[in-house]
Amino acid sequence: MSAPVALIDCNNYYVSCERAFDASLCGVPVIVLSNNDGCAIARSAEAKALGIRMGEPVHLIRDKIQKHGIRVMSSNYALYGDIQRRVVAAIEPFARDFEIYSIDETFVDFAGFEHLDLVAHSRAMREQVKQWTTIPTCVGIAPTKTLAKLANAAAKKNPIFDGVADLRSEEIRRWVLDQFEVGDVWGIGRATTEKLAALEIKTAGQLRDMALKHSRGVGGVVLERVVAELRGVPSSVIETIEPQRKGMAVTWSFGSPITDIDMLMGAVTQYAMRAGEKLRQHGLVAGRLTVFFHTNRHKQDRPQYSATRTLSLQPMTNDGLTLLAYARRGIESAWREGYGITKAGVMLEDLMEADRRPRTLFEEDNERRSRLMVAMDEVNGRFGKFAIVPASQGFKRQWKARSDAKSPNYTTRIAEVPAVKAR
DNA sequence: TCTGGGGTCCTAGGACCC
DNA sequence: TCTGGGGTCCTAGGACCC
Repeated sequence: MSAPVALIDCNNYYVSCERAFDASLCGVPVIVLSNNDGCAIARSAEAKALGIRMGEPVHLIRDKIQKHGIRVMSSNYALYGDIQRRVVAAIEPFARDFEIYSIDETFVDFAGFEHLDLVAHSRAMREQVKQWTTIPTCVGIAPTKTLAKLANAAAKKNPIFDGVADLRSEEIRRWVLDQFEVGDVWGIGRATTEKLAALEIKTAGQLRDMALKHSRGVGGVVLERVVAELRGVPSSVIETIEPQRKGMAVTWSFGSPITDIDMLMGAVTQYAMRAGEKLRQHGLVAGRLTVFFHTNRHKQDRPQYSATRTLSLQPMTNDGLTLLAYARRGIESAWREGYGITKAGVMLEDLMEADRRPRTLFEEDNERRSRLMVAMDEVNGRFGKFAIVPASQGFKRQWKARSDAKSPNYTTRIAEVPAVKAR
């Protein structure tokens, strides 16, 4: 038997974060919206019970929101990111190694802890997170990461587990796998679900029993690995070192379509500058920049246009104004009159640590420019995102994201820290 | 179906080389 | 002009995830 792995996953994470600082949100239905206040991406148990689905567009459920008094929050990523740090700090003492898998999930390596009662150990870990952060969690324990994901889902779904499901026993595993559909398995999306359905494979248990060779033919190495993991044979490991990121993107949708190139340039200016800021925050430079924009694909009765331009950055850079110049060039070459653009973005690839970047022969000394960038970052950090912007960004910002109901930055801005009044 | 932004990994196919 | 096999690298697109 391979070493046990646990997945600790926060319940309704964004909603739980909002509740940590606003008690009026407790016990009532709450949803948190995506960027631009577009659709519901987190739901409290009460909201789920009212039938609100993951990703549901908010404009389709206005009636329901009114009728049931559902509380609606814009997303506040500064808050969720800061609380994540505290959650991880609470988990840390419970294992030697762990992998932060997403903003609300951490894989914990229990190798060397097998002599303990791991269920009790996991309960203590949950308790610690709850006490330090108020965030409720569930834990799944199993021999592989894929099974730990399912164990966690079982712990969330079935009260019998009381928040911690241990799938190390063959018997319980069999029982749980038969209860989940194939599409619930980590790594099985819509396309693969359909392929498998055609083969009469509908439950996680049936997928586990699929011949390995057959699975490879149907879904490549990815599916083969999933099947192996469902059998308890690890084909992935806990990644304890944060991998070097390969790309980053700043993209956005426009509420009303853009038909004017200057408006698009204004938006793209903002994205290019933001992309540069992200690069500098991570101490990286980029070797390639892609700009894209396209019309609304959901409205096929309107004229469609989609454009992408990829430019190679030489020398590699993280200078916002340079990125902007490339992005503008890309837009200019791709622009066509007569279309309503609803989405655009800037993507950076070929990332490398800034101090390891290759120098070019005739590279100018751009120390002044990098000092300018540092200064801009500082000013914008202190006085707000748009304190200093290139003139091409314009002043109207009609493409500005909607965020009508954002909670304060309780933990990351000194002016917004909640005050406790003595009586 | 309505619809969000930001990521990763895998595969197929073309260009190019020996 | 017709004829081979085998390898690498790059890119675009699909699939999936949170």
